[in-house]
Formats: sequence, structure tokens, C-alpha cells
Amino acid sequence: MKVTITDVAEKAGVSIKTVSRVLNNEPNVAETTRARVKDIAAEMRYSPSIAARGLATSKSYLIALIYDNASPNYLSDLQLGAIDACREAGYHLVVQPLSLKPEWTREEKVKHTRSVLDRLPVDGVILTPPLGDADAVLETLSELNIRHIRISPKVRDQQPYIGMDDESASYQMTLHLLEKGHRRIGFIRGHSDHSATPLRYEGFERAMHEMEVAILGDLVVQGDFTFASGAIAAKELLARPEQERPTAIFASNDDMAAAVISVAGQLGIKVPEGLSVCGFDDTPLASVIWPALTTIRQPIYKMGSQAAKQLVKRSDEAFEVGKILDFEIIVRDSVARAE
Amino acid sequence: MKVTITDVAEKAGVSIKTVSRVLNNEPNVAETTRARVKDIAAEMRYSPSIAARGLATSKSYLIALIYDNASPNYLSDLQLGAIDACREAGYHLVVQPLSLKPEWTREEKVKHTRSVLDRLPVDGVILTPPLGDADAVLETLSELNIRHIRISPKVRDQQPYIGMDDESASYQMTLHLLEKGHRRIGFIRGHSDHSATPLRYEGFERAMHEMEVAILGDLVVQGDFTFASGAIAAKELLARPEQERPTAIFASNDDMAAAVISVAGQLGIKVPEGLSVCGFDDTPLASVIWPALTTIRQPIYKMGSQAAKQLVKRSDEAFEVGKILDFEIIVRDSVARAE
DNA sequence: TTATTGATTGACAGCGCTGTCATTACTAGA
DNA sequence: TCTAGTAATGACAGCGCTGTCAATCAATAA
Repeated sequence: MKVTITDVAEKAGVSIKTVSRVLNNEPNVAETTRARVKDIAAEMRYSPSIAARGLATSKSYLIALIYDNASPNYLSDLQLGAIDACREAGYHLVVQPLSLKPEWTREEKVKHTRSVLDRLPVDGVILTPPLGDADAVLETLSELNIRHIRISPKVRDQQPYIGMDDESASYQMTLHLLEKGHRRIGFIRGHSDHSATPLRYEGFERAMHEMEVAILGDLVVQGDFTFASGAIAAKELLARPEQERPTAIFASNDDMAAAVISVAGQLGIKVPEGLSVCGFDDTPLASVIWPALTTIRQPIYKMGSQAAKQLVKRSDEAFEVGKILDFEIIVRDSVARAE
Repeated sequence: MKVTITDVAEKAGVSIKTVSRVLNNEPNVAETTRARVKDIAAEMRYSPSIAARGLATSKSYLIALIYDNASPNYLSDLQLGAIDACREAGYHLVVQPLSLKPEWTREEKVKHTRSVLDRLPVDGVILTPPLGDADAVLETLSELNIRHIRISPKVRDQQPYIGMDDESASYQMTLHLLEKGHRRIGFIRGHSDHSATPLRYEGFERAMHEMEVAILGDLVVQGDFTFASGAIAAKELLARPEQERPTAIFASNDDMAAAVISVAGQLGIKVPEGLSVCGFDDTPLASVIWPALTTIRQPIYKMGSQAAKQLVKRSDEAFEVGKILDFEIIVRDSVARAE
């Protein structure tokens, strides 16, 4: 039924070992033999059994993408990048949610992580935010000796990650707002569990300081990256006399920025004429709402593919510890010059 | 390093075969033995090698979720359902995009499908819309003898699928609009490649006929399920004198409904006071925009889990051919009584 | 001519599990 | 007590591949 290496070997008149050599691009095969075997294998639509190969090499040829509560838009982009990179290397991607309840003790978190990991026979793991900040997970991974890489903002420790410079992106965006003449700028912070949250705020802060514009304490409010939290924050910022309202709001992600636009609409404030809004992430939502959102594009697909590439590297190759990819400020219609 | 079945067997003082029996819940093991082996296995954190098991049983314990261009929201919900069901059965889910360019010939489609499938060693495949309508894919799957199930609207053929009754959902929603007093109802159709598109229209049609309300030809416009197409359709419907405008628009999915709301806003038409809007799918977007969208909830998670469950069934169990799950009309704020 | 070397190829074990079939232990009935 | 019958257990092959190491071959040097 299924074509095996033996079938190919017989048809090519060589031993299975030689076929194996060809398939794995090993040296010491005559070029003519190599070509012939390749042809025959292709012709027979032979594809090696990963089970057998895995058993022999004690690898699984599986990479896991582990996530906790990530936004579907973010996740699917990341996933796509990872899948493409895996495919190229003959690996497959399995997706695995891992939700760590905040109220759990560290011990419970470790236990749950182990129980998930124990039955996930993978060669490597990609961790999406905010799992990259979860020590319980990182340690379990190290303990079980599973290769892993985080998608994460810049971090200081020595474990590998791939990410972008949130602080600097936030800095640039704030500069953009300041250039447009805004001075009363509101800021909505993200979820406190994400390490991106302080970084995004710090970039804002740095730009404001550098341009010597005061940060008004009551214009900085807490959110948690959800649309709902953004709506609450927006109401707090906008439900006040016009003179006390910000002329621009920088939300720490697109979902919250969309909420700001929605709340402004309900309050009869026109965007961008009466209020400029910008977000962070460039999710599909950003170009879909009206007005289209000025935001920061994260190279999400690329993060996914680079992360997977890193994991499928042969273990003798260097494992890069940190890699920062470029971001891009996407200017759309939600920011106008302040009158 | 890694715990094997032999380790467990030795510690328990039985043969590996007995351990194997316990692990697979096979009969003919003394209860005391079974309990002891289970305890020891748990204690040693033993988890069987799927590679070895796969080699012995010629199964891969992998299920693929194959999609083409699905909306991330839809996909991630489906995926979650499938993952949970797989996990329960000791399977893993691999995700695989498969994009068939519409301009391809049938032959090219088959070829591409085969090339993807050939290197996907899975025991079963879940097909998301619109792949369930792609004959090239279905036939390749049958030819390769790979178990598969479609997530799809009601279909007539004898291959297995799981889905909901789009026609009836659409019928109910139209009734809802009619009950609210709407008579000039606009309809935006979906992408013509999806088999859901005609069904959703037919439900609308049936309700209108039954209530003896005329369908105005120029109030039925074509879309393709994207926000952009929805915006174009909305402009066509709304950029006319007030008397000729519909008082309600039923869009074939949420993205297009969101576009209608956005366009209405730009034209100064208030939703729902001046225009009622409803969608289909209940994506997260629906509850996030303002006004929140009245729409139809598809049991997406459940479809995913049921599909996976069906695939991991032992082959001697009956394979259900078609399964229709319930939908639910979600009434939110975007539909008002017609004046 | 023959020994030497390096390139090419093949034989064979073994990865960790399950399926088959043989063996042993136990139970109940004669 | 013995025997049949059934429940419980184990021995062993083999799934399709790779790693190790031995064998073969061709070309060159002595």
C-alpha cells in the first residue's frame, strides 16, 4: 500500500542504506546513483515515514506552538510563519493552548505545564506572549530539556527569544503624534502580565521627555489589551469637558484603539478631527475599521518563521540568543494635525 | 533519559506486553495488575513514544486541520475545538494551509493538493470552508484513502461533513427583521465559491416569500465575505435618496455587516435608528463594534471538536455521514424597529 | 604486478512499541 | 482428585528507518 524505502531500493537496485543516504543528503554517494534514486523516489511518490525515522533518530519532527489567550489575528499570522518554516525543513507544527490561571500558585502552574508537555513529543517549542514571561513555563521547559524560543519583547536573560523593540516603536509613534502638534496625549497601558506593557509605556515616556512635553498623570490609564478594557479607559479619558480631554490617545494595542474610536463615536467626537487615535500591532482590524488606524506593524509572520527556523537547526549550529526584527509605523487615517 | 515501556515493566515486575495492555485499556489484565502498572507509570511520568507506537500500528496519531484563507477568528475557534478533542484521544493536531488559486486548472489543483498531502502523514483531515466544496481536494483525499470530514453547510453527497443549517438560520434572521417591521430589506451575498452563499440567500428568499414581502432586485448585491466588498456593496445600497434606501441590510457575514455600519457612519446614517444591520457568524468582531451586531452564532468550537472526534474514532465504529449542529440568533443592538 | 588508499556501498542491529500466538495460572465441574 | 476451560501473562517478531562498521571497488603509487 504505502511505498517504503525498501520498494525504492529494490526498484533502484541499491540497498536501503543508499536510499537513506540520498534522502538525507549524506555524502559518499556517486552522483549518478544519487540522481537515479531521487528520480525513482519521486516517481514512486515515496515519502519517508516520520514515525520510523523518528524512532530511529529519537526525534519527532514536530514543533509546538504554545499559546495562552493570544488574539486570533496575531496567532494565525505567527502560526503561518512557523508552518512555512517547518515545512521547508520537513517538520510539522502542532498547536497547543496552555492556559495558566493567574490565581494559581507557581507549583500548580508548573504541574499543569508539565502535564501538557509530558504528552507533547516535540523537538522544540515556540512560546508566544505572555508565556515568554512565565517563569514556571520556562523552567519546566529547561528541566525537561526541550529546546524552546520565545516570541517576546527585548529581554535581559540569556535564554533565546525573537522579538521587536517595543520601546523604540512606541517612542517613534509618540514622536509622530508630537510632530502633528499634539500636546495633551492620553496613553492606555496594556495588561500588566505582559512584559511589552512597561516597554511600550517607556517609549512613550522617553519621547515626551525628550520633546519636553509634560505627561499628564490622569491621561495615563490602565487597560488589559482587550476591547472592553479599552472602552472603559476611553470613557475615562473622554467623558470630561473638552478643555480637559486629550487631543490624541495612544493605545497599547489595536483592539483598545478600536474601542477608543468606538467610544468617541458614541460621544459624538469625530476621529480624527476631534481626536487622534493610534494603536499597536497592525492587526487586520486596524485597516478594517473607520477611520483606518495609524499603528505599528510587528513582523509577526517573520517572527513565526524565524522562530521555527531557529528550532529546526541542527543542534551543532549556533543557537542565537536574541534577535530583534524591524517594526514599521503604518500611517493611516486616525491621526490628524492638532488644531 | 526518556522513560520507556521497558522501564515501567521492570519496575512493575511484569512484561512490557502487560504494560502495553494497560496503556491501551485492553481486556484480560487483572485489576490489581492494572492498577499497579498505572500507578507506576504515572509515578515515573511515563508517556509512550508516538513514533514507536505509530510504527507498530502504522498510524501517526496526527490529525490535520486544512484551511484556505479562513478568517483567523473562525479558524482559531475551530482549531481550539479540534485540539481539545484530539488531546482527549491522544492525538495531536497539525495545521496546514492549502491555498488553491482560483485560476488554476483542476489538474494543477490536484497536483498541489497531492504535494501537500504526500508529506502530511496524518490519520485524518478536517477540511474548512471553502475547501469542502473543492472537488479536486475531496477526490485526492479519497484516492489517497485518507479519512476526512468537512466543516460545511448542508450538502447532498454521501461524504461525511459536519455543519449547520445555513438556510434555516438565514430564514430565522429574516423573519426577525420582518417582525421588526422592515419591508425594504437589502441583502449582501457572500463569495460565490462558498456553498454557504446560495443557502444563506435562499433562507432570506423563503422568509420573504412566506411573509409575502417583495424582494427588490436592486437591493440584493454581491459581496465576497471581505470587509472591503461589504463596503462597496453598502455604498451601492445606501448612496441613494432616502426613499429608495433599504431600512435594513442583512449581510452574509459579520465582516461585511461591519462594513455596512462603517459606511453608514460615513454617510451620516445612524445605526440602528436610520438603518438596521445584521450579520452572520458571530465572530468576536460582532460584539466589539458599535453598535454591537445582531448576528447568527455558529457553533464553531463544537464543529471543530465533533469533527476531530469523528476522525479519531476506531475504524470499526460507524462514521456518521452528516451532522447538523444548532445555531442561535444573537440579538444585540444593530437592529431596531422600523418606523 | 601488487599494495594502499579513499570513495562507494551494503549487512545488520536496534529504536519502542503492538500483534500474534504460546504458555501459565486459576476456576469450576466431574 | 483430576480435567477442561478461561483468564492472565509473556516471548518474540516486525513496523520502516538510521547508525555503525565491514566489504567492495577503482584508481593510484610502489
